[in-house]
Amino acid sequence: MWYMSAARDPRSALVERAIDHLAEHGTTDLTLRGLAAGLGTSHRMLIYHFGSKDGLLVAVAREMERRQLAALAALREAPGADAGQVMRGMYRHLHDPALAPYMRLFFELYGRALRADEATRPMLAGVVESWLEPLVEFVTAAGVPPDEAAADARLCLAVARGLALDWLATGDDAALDAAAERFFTGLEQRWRDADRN
Amino acid sequence: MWYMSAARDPRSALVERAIDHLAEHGTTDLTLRGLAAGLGTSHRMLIYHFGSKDGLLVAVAREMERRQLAALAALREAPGADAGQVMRGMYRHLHDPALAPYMRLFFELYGRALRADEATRPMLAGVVESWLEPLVEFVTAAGVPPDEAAADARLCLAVARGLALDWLATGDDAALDAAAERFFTGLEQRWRDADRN
DNA sequence: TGGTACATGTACCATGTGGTACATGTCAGC
DNA sequence: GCTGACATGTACCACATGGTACATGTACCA
Repeated sequence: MWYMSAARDPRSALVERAIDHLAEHGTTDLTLRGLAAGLGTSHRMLIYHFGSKDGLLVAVAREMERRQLAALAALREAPGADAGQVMRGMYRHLHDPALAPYMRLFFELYGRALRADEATRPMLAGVVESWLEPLVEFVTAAGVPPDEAAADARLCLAVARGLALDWLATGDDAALDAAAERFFTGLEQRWRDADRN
Repeated sequence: MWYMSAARDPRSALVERAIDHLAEHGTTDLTLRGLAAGLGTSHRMLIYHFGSKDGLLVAVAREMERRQLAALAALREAPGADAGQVMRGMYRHLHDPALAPYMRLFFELYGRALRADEATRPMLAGVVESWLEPLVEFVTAAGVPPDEAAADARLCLAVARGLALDWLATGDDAALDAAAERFFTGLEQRWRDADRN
């Protein structure tokens, strides 16, 4: 079975492929049998590896969070491009059509986690905080004083998520690019002003 | 039964009370029997009035959209306050703790609608567009040229939703107020600049 | 008074669900 | 080659689900 996925153990392989399946079909109509059929295994195996349906969702949420943190780490080690380039690169990355199903899944799990949902709530802890730290670092590097940098970082995250929600609903790339650009230029303007003082 | 709700017909009354119930308990574990018990009726009645579980969700999504549009209309007829006051008032309104369960439900339905979910997808059409028009009007009134106003309006919507997502996850009012304020002052700054030309 | 449309309740059904019991396969290390 | 741990498959179960059949109530209008 190892050749079926990059993962080294069958459980991880199942999680990875389950994420693909959920990204495509959503979580609302999820059944162990349906998922197992899509993965070419039996629902018995899912129970065996994850203990329960909730256990599976926990694993999926954890892996989603892990991937986000990995993407973030990659962002951190970006070449010494200027802040504007990094921001725009990140924006383009988040709006890659190939990523759309995963973005949808992310928001689906996010919404689920906002309930007292045992399975996905662990995701909630890091969903904002873990993004904030590197963003603050990034904004500070652009010359913003620390106290204002925290607010700017939070704002950047909100804009990224808000625009992504819009994008998933409307798919209006041109309008969204314009809105994003408007935000970026405004930010750059203010950062330049801050630099001058 | 009429006294049980402000609605004039039992179906509307059921929808209104169903929204309250879903706002509190979420939609993921929704069952007709559970909902009916919470509403003091039988699951037979829900089928009778809405045809099916999906029909019920359609009605809920429609009513949620109707309420949003009503809130928007109220915003439109706001007294002649200056743009900054209106924005801040809207922000405070959206972050009213009493509204949080409904915000959660909104994002839950939003996430559902992002799938090809027949029940909630109708909501998707208006979820961005119907907010845009009055926002554009508002931004234009603040002195922004029309072509830029569209982008600003879209950005405002994204910020509102993005910050709301953050708020529902973290509840960190102080940090969110700071981020919002940062956005508002930046916007005002730019609007002032535009006015000067 | 009778009838008609709406509303509600009771009982039921077929189906699919998550989860379990248990037997079997696979393969590394002794 | 035997053993034991991991992995997988088959068959099954109790249960809750969405939906239906049908009888009943209620209120208004002729």
